[in-house]
Amino acid sequence: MSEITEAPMRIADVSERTGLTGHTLRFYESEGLLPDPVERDGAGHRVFTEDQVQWLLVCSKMRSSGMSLPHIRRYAELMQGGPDTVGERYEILREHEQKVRDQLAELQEALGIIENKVALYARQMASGDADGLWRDGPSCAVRST
Amino acid sequence: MSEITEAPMRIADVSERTGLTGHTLRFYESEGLLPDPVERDGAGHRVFTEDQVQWLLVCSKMRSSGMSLPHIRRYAELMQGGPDTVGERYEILREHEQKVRDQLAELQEALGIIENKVALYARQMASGDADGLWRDGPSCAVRST
DNA sequence: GTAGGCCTTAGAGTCGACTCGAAGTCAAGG
DNA sequence: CCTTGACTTCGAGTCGACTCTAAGGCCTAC
Repeated sequence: MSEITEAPMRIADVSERTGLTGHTLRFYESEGLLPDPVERDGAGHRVFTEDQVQWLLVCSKMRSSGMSLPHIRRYAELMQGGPDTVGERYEILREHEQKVRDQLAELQEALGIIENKVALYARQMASGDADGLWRDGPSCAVRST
Repeated sequence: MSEITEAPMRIADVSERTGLTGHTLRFYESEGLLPDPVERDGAGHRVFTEDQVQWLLVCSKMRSSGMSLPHIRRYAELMQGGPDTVGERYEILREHEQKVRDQLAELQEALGIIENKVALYARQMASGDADGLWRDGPSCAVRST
């Protein structure tokens, strides 16, 4: 129970640690993305806990993988609800996991096509002559389905 | 030189083949995303060529991997410009390829964290007791950098 | 000949997630 | 004391990419 009073983490510190702007942090709080309310110091300034920063880091990963704010909010709400909410939290995670896998597959497919085109261009540029695919026609086409 | 007049492809056909709505197809045309203008039949209806459909399929892959409309437009413009523009087209492709790789890395990282959490939850749910991580605290945290 | 269906246009509206601006408060340093 | 700078609130603005609406034209089938 070491209650050493560390330097309080203010919004600028959290901003630096999370990569989220102050504006965004306030916005996230106002959107209910934080399970617990943010404390204030004497001047009314926000003081974040280490746990909140950790959670914000998770949030930002979730965001960057496309989880919507409403989903994150729901998850945050459930975190306040204790053990009974674990099932639903698990569900949300599984669902998002699947979404991320789908995105990965989509990107992989796009990457294949791009690499294909890049290789084609590289070959044409190396061989130095324009033999007909300069219009990027069907020869560069997407594989059907 | 087989110039057999096939059934003209109208917007609904292209919509079905590309998965883009009619609205979106008109929008893309108006945004200059098609290298060549779309022909019209007697009634003023759009008639697409096979090449255009192929190109739209490519477009939609580029879009789904996050290429912006301005970038696609630029590329389309270059396609009208002949062999001289090949270098810049290649550049655009390489640049986008890198962007896609970055996105893949980002998603992979997020996926790792999600899988981590999922596994943690699964273990806790299986063991049946709530021993302290139900608040999703630092024990579920993001690995630093 | 008229109803249905697909098409046309121009332009307005939507959505999510920020992002910014204005006006004000507070503590510390010179 | 006064400035500086980080913070506060609230509300409005932005952005990209659609998405939809309204008003109308043309062709086919009954």
